[in-house]
Amino acid sequence: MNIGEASKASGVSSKMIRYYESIGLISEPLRTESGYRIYSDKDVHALRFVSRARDLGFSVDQMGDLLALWRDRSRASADVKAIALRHIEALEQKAQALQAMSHTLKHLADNCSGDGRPDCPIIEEFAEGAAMSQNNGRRPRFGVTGTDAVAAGQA
Amino acid sequence: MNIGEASKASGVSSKMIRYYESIGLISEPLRTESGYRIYSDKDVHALRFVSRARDLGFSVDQMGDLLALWRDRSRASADVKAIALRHIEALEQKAQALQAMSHTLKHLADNCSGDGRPDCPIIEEFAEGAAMSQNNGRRPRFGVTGTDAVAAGQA
DNA sequence: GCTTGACCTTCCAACGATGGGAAGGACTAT
DNA sequence: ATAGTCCTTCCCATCGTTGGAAGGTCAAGC
Repeated sequence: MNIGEASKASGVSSKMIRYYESIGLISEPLRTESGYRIYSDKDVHALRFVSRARDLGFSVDQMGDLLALWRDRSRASADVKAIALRHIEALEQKAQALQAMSHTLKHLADNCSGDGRPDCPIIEEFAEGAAMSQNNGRRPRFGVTGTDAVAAGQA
Repeated sequence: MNIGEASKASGVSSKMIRYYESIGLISEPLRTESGYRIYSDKDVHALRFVSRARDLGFSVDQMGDLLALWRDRSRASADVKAIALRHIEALEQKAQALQAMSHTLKHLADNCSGDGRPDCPIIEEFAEGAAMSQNNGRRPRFGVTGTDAVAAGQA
């Protein structure tokens, strides 16, 4: 199976397969004499594993850990569960942060007439506002890293 | 006021102030003879505006639009509201995507004994699982872009 | 005046995950 | 043989942000 077929079979783009290989997440496959990568069913299985973990928002690092546990037949399920629970925690935290923003903004929007007049509590809040609700003063300085598997759609 | 003072007064790091200037989000400030940037209270006001919009997850592009509306004293509040509503929509969508992942994972984790035995539905789902709940088949291929103002904490 | 330290300047690189594209070789079907 | 589709490697862009290097400037203390 060449990379294109493996891609279709796994749902991971050829680009990403090469990338995952380059960073050592997956092992280097065999090659034909002319240099084409050849994938076994086993390889595709691993790729599907990665694909599904990715869809649940796991980072490449976490996927590495999960793959190692997958291959370790003497693993303790507690180790897998620990990774999952930590990730759930992070997901919830991010979701809550997003919703806190959404709610703050919704309150402002609710008080905005949304007509032709210039007066707008949204703009006013940005211009004069005190600290934004959440996070009581400590400026969060965000920047989603790692589990950024969101924004479905026109990616 | 030099950039360090403006940074403290606005909550935007010096690095980001220079960056926002470089991409044209904020205007170039005056300079001392030796080249130091000097900021007026007005400039700091704009920086604070940016800071607060950023905390609500607006992208740089959106902030540009908001700044333009802010400066436009004949703006229609409807225009501001429209940006806000679109953003609320996006925030909600992302939050829901994160929570869908969280829930899926939680179900799996709930069925994982989390002890010393290797059997683990989480790993099994990744290895054999069918399509992941959400998004009925269409693989989302995530990657938060734009409104990535999440992941509070150790940034 | 001179040194020290804290600031400022510009430029370049990195992160994470992904896509785009160029230049060139390999394969397949007609 | 030739066209078309695939593969290869390489570099670049994204988005927002931080880090660092190399060098200039300023204010305070001696």
